[in-house]
Amino acid sequence: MEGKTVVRVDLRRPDLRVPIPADLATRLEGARIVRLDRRAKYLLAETDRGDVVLMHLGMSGRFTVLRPNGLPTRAGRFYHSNAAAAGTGPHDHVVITLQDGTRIVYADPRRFGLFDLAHAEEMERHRLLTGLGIEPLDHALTPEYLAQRLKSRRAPLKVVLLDQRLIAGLGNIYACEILYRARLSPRRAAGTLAPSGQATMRLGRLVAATRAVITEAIDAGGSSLRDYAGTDGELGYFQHRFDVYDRAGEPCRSIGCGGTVRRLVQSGRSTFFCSRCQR
DNA sequence: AGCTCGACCTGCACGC
DNA sequence: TGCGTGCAGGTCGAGC
Repeated sequence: MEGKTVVRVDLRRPDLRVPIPADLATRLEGARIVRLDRRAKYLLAETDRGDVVLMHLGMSGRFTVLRPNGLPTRAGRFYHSNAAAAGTGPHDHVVITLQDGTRIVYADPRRFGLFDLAHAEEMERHRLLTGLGIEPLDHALTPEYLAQRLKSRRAPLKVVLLDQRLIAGLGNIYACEILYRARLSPRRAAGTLAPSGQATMRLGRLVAATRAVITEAIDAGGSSLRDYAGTDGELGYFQHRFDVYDRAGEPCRSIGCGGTVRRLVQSGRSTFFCSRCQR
């Protein structure tokens, strides 16, 4: 999309959980996309008019790039039907057409996704963006940063990892995988990781595990459970490498552990972990 | 301020 | 086949 001009925006179904702004189409049509960016789980597209489009995939949202022939670059299993391939499936809510005939289709069965639009200066102060924590791969993510931010928290570590004000961008899958990798119990009170000898080591493991899991997941093309695919229609592969997520009742993969992965519910979300390996 | 819960919406897997 | 239940990658606002 970068450097290309939008010729048309179809809002087929603007009633997402948060309605798509009615002027999205008129403000985008004729504009050139000068920059694509990401902050936490939000996608940002800046135009040569100084507008920024804010987008979020929610739980089930996906973007697919359709070439002028109507097909994604790699037609995956989700594109067997003609309707979907044409970008006119029942869940294809937004279709953005570029000058070269490329179409970008936003599909989202659950409609938890989000579009918003604001001038660049305004977007910097957008309520959804202010207060976000640091990125998982930012070098500012250090044991010291976590110690500082965790010390006032009594909630379970897993729940706090999902708090976007601390580390911005971790979701339920990767929070589980990171805690397994760091050998930390999801039930441990987050504040008990504040500094003091052992805690510093644990925080070091947490930082290392966060970088490792996120890096490996990106390299594997993400995790495809139901809806997720890349913009080319290709599915991710990281789901084959899960150590704990969605593996309740299956054996722990740690050599010599012999334990079983368990599932529990924390703040309404499933947590998967090994109670032998994670303390 | 921090915590937990319910709400938002649709589809799917499961058991009966 | 059909129906009810529970669960799903996220986030926000209410109420404690």
